[in-house]
Amino acid sequence: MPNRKSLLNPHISIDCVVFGFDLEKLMVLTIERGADAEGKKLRLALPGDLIMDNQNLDDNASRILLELTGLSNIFMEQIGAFGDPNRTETEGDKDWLKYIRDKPAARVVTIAYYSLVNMMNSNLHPSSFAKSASWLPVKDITELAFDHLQILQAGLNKLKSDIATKPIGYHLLPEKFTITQLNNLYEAILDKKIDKRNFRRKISKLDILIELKEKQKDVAHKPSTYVKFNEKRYKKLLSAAEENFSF
Amino acid sequence: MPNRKSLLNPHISIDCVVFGFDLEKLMVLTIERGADAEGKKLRLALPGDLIMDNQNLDDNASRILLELTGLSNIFMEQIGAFGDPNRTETEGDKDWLKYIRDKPAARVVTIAYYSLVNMMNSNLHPSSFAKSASWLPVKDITELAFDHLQILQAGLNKLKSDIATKPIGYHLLPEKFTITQLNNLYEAILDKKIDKRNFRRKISKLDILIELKEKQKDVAHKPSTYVKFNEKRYKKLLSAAEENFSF
DNA sequence: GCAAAAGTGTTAACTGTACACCCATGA
DNA sequence: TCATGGGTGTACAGTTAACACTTTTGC
Repeated sequence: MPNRKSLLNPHISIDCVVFGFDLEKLMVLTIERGADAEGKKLRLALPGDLIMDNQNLDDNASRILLELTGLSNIFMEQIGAFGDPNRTETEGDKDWLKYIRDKPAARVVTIAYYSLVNMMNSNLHPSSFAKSASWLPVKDITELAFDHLQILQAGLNKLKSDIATKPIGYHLLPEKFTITQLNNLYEAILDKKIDKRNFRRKISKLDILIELKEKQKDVAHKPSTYVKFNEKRYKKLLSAAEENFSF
Repeated sequence: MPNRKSLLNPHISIDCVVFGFDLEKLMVLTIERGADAEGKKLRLALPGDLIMDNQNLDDNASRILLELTGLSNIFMEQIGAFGDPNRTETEGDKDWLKYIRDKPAARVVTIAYYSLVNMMNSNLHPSSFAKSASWLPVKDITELAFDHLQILQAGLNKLKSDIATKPIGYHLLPEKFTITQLNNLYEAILDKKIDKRNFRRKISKLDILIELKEKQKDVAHKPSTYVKFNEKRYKKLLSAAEENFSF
């Protein structure tokens, strides 16, 4: 793929912490090395790629996510830049870079993003930079290539504080969902129990959920009412909050 | 300065939003162009420079601040990365880049930091990248080179949300100060009036200020008691808050 | 004695949190 | 009829927000 390589800026990359939710646990999208010397233990990494010089940073991140998940219009927030000179110094990591990059020894600063996707809609396909991609529970991840574990932690922290102030969680859910599922999502992200009565009160005061006629079927308990997200109302709330911000 | 130039990575820069406080207004450090074609209006910019490949990002930012202000151990937080491909496309901006950079046409992604300094201690001296440096009231700034106005705004927003949760304001004040001055600082940053009784109560409950024996002199009103910041207590508070964060 | 900022308490509204029981369904 | 999760209200504690007068100093 020398042709592809030459379009890329060898000094700046994007890495993405892609969060998903299986209605129970918070998941993150990982890739396996696109190539690996025989016998070496495969090591997981976050999806990422060098940037293209004709796109801005956000568009580069969108491009990478589209390649990997088939999804566009994904919710994304920048986490920040990571650029320790020795972030790519582990032996196995260097071997991999030699394979996938034009200038494997160049110092690379990476811009990290986190994004929220509906796992059900995503259709993973390995891409130019990934041999295989898979969803793993965030809690099970103890090791990643380069400084990706640090980036994952930073993304998780930012998600925690973002979700406390903006109801962005719906990006992780299917179009129709139950309030209990939303509650579970908050518990998974904040990593603590949330009282369901208090949660319902809080959410319903925001007035951003629309009750559907439909109820759960084939469940061995009182079926829950499905709701969907009221995007217009949410956007109004957000812009009102921003206006208040400075005054 | 070709020698200096060659040590720098021409693709990645750091820009710094350096905040100060003159006990009344929030100020920001700006530089004038190091060179300017005759007759052209001078344009202000944020201090910044290309990175050196042997330093990590934080150390690069510290280096730039030390050169400019003579201060080390400055409080700093990363704002994020800014990298529109056309961020350096304004005509005057391009001329300037030709003068100060080795590869003026290269795409540069910049990592922005904000920092808080005690204006009284800082001793500005123009440096390799700045013809002159000066403090300006944040509110008076309506135009800056490149995308620096956007970066300033982002830095201000981050400062606003940081100071609401962490009492970092003391970095902007002299060693001894009055509670009214601290109140004024919060008003300047948050850009709104704060009730002094409520403010005093809140601050004193944190128990991070130590009352000094000394009082104001030569003021035509009841003299205020000076206080200083209790750093140990503050650090204890912070680490306790972080432990609570995930559980 | 007057102008100017320091310093000090109380009350009402709101927000967060803890807690337990009945309901609808499938098996 | 039992197991399972759905759905609901109340009371207390803590926090925020509004508000006015006396004190100390220089002039």
